[in-house]
Amino acid sequence: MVELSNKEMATILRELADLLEIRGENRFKVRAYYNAARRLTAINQDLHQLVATNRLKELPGIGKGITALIKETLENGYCSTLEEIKRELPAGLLELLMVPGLGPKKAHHLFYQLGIEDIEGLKKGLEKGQVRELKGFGAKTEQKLLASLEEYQSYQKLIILQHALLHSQELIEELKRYQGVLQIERAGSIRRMKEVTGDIDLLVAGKERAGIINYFIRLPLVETVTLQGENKGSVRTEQGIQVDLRVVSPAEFPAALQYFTGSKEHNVRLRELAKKSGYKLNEYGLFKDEQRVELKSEQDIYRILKLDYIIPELREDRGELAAAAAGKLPVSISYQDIKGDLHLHSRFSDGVHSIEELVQTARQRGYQYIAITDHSQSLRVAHGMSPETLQQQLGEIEHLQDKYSDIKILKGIEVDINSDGSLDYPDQILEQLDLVIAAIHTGFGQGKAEITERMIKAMENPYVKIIAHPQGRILKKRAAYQIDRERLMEKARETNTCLEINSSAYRLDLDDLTVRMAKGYGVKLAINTDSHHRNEFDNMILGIAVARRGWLEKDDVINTMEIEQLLSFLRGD
DNA sequence: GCCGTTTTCGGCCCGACTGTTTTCAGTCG
Repeated sequence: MVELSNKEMATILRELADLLEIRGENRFKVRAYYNAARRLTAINQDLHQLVATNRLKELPGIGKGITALIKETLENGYCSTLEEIKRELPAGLLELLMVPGLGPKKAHHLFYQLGIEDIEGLKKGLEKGQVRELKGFGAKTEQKLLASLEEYQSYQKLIILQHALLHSQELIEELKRYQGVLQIERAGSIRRMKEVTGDIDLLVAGKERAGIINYFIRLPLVETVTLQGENKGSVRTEQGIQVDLRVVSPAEFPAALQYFTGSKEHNVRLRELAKKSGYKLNEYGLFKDEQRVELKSEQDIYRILKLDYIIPELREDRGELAAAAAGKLPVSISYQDIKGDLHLHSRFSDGVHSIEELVQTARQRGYQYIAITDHSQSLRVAHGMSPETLQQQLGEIEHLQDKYSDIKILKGIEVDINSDGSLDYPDQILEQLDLVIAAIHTGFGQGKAEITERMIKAMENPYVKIIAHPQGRILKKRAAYQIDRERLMEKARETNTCLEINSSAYRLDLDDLTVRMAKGYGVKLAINTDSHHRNEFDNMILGIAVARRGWLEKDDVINTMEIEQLLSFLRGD
């Protein structure tokens, strides 16, 4: 048996689907592979367990054929069906599909007629003018492909959520000034608060659509106009971000907002459900017997389809429709539930502000408590504190606690987990503290087994209460390190250790799916900002978004507790 | 390839936009 994660198996299925489609296979067969891949990434159960217990084919979308294919792949370490088709079709074809405007059918013609088998070949074919000679292609297609190829190569255009929220806010402010704009909302993955997005989708209800589109594409922020239609305008802003604006009538707005918020998978399920209930749902409205059903808001759509309202963060086809039908949706945690921030850095290590400034910022936000958790000695790049400096800091906190009686300042530390799993301070130091957070900052190159053991050893230390940014990823820069998540969760539950949702804009670690997995294990979470500057206190909403996407409720998160309850929890009472 | 309170065969979500086509295929969301 070979260790393959659900995600890796999903990748195999997707590659297989893409190649089959390029070859010209029945598209429903192809879709079956995509569906199976999607199912694998959407579940928290481990693939190997499902296979071992013979429950794999219980998953919807995974039947006899794909079950056999997965089993075979796990046994051999490779998928013979995929390898076979890869002998026939070069692997570089897969990357062609990443080019916007180029799908499997076009890739088919490019390969079978011109022998183009990768990005380089495409570029040459385009430059030599061969591509435009093909049937179904032309000069315009050539230009479009050249442009999108350049875009694809020039940069990976992922936008982190924080950036997307700010940039879309600017655009919304600008658009609101135009008279014809009656209503405006973010749509797409930003509205679902996904951690990264490819573009910004905005939806407007308004009169005189052409005027609105015209106003939009002439905004000062706009650099190039990529599309201008009757109901839609697409631009690239000076920050290089793609923005799509759609304009609909006020009557259409609720259905359009639902539609353009997605996810695509959620919408597919919702339309299936609508169809079964005798309705038709599209971006223009909800229809019964060709008659438009009047909708006042997006909520009406869910209500009419006999579902509890599903917040955008949950719309990922991860079981939310069934839960909504059964009245079992989570009461999602919200920003108002947060009583304090348990991971903050001061000037004692690599933070910008004094502890007092952090205290003041927290009081302004109405927090009941904060924890000062600077770095421990070995993390030199972050000015980790020697035991002596830590003692100084503890004195300072006591002094400030006397000064500010309306907020509890917890004495904390973010202690490094050494590469052997030991901690960077001895227990005699840790026992003096209210809160010990442990984290990995070095040795990312270790293998899965080593990292997992290291983490487990840290959790076995009785003083460790939270593991910070447990997967070590940096968005757009560094992938999560390999860690055995099942063992991590089991150990966290056993030792009553919390896992962190680190709200730092480039971390958002744990991610939404792993958060949900933690909840399934009964593991508690802490949503912290890891602020090094007081502006970063705002990042709490990003962590809340991850929590909501991970189906968390107030009671799953420790920093929703009142101070007395939290203190008793930290003491292990 | 998957699936089933009309089904083991015959469907599989739906519509806009684009470019190329002269009635539509491909891509995208």
